[in-house]
Amino acid sequence: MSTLLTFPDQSHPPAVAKVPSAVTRLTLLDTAERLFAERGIDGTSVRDITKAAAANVSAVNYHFGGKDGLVEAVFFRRLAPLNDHRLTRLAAAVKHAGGSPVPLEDILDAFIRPSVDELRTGGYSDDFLRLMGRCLQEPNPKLETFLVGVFAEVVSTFNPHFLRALPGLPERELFWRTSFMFGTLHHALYKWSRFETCQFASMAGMPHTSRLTGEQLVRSLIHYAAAGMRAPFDLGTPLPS
Amino acid sequence: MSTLLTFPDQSHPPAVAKVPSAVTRLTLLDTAERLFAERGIDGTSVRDITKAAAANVSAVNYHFGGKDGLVEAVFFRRLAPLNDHRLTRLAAAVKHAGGSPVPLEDILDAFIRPSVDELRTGGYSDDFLRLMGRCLQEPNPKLETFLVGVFAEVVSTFNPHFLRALPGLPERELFWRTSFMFGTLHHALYKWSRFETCQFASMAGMPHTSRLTGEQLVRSLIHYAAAGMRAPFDLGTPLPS
DNA sequence: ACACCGTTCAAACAAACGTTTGAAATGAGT
DNA sequence: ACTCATTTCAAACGTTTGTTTGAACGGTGT
Repeated sequence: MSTLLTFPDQSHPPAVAKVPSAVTRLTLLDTAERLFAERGIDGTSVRDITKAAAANVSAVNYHFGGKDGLVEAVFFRRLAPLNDHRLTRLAAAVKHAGGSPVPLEDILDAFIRPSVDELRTGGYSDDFLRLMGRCLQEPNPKLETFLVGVFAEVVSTFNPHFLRALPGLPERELFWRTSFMFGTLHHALYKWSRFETCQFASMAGMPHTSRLTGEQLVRSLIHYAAAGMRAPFDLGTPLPS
Repeated sequence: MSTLLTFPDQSHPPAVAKVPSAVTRLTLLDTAERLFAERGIDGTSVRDITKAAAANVSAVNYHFGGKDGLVEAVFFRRLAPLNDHRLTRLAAAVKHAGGSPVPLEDILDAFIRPSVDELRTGGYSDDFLRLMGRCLQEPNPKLETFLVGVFAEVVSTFNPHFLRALPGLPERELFWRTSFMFGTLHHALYKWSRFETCQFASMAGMPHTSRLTGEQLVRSLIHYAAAGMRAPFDLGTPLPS
């Protein structure tokens, strides 16, 4: 019953931060990330985590204040730098454009590439990719509001540039197309990470030749999303057929 | 440990099917669908379901053989007719095309429209839309293989027509673009159903003017997906920027 | 040698989990 | 009236859940 409504404490052990024993904390974060990705959050018990991490059961409560705190910490550890990368890359693209509207492909690149590329080069495991693919539809309402807060700045920063790059697109339509793009990205990440780790049991008739490198996935996603976002939006007229 | 590997028994109570008492079964399916959509599968206990359905705890085990059986029944009840609608519409489009390749928009219409439109006109609730948005990434491996089986026929039937409508597209690329389309559709359904039921707590800066009718959503999705699937696929060359 | 603080640990907590049981209730067939 | 199969029910089964407890451990500063 501590103040779980605040942002995740990087310093849950009292104010005076101590350097040495970050090891248990880190191990818990890593194994929790992996198990959450494999079995889902509700499908993973703190005992599963602490056993796999060779830690004591109460370690989760000590370091994170409870399971909820651990969950938020798992997401925050990855999403914070990920969103930073996105904003940095967007800022670079804005500078490169020099006053004129940033090309749509560049905006999408700034948004999509960090998910696939920098998460890996940053030494991150594939586990979080699978976890992120699921984070958009998490039923836990506390976690949802937390995630909304984490994504808020990115959304509000990217949206104006999308609007400039897609002149004439109504704001309502933009909202849905960014949602489409989000769905495309996260589901693709999920599929791709499962593909990469060869963990797929029966991948619904997918040829083994479908394997893509991270760079290929990024480009394929950008092309797909760019074309989709530029599509006509004649919502009133009947379909061609 | 009964034979849960078989397809979901429509006749779990011994072979001689009985008509009258479908009421408890149906109520359980309905409330399970709703609660699964709201709290997730692992986040919903059989006690939650039976209490909300005003049934006894053991009713789930009696009618469905256990929680797993109930989960499969919930999905199968909706997905079976949904996929039937898809195949029927595709067949109609094939007939209408008369030998020549079915236009991409028509294929997508056959695939997407039933999700939004016929599920509603069929008297279905919004609950399953939210549930379906999550079903692609369910961690439960038993459920996953079950869902793969349910979708198998649809995938193998649609794929050749996608290939004909997109001449020159490598099969590997088609696999990923259909995955993108799946992700787009299911995430959009999730968002849209949450939007419709006004249950969104804080929808991440979405203007209230973003509300769409089912028909508008279908068209928006078709336009987006069609443009995306037709996008160039120069996976070897550097991006323009 | 002492005290101190951060950390770990085994043990236990009440609550909730899916499932099982055996006895009642129900209604149609003869 | 009786039988029989189907369905409901309250109660209990043994596990597992997240969390708490209080003692022990291991360094560091004095």
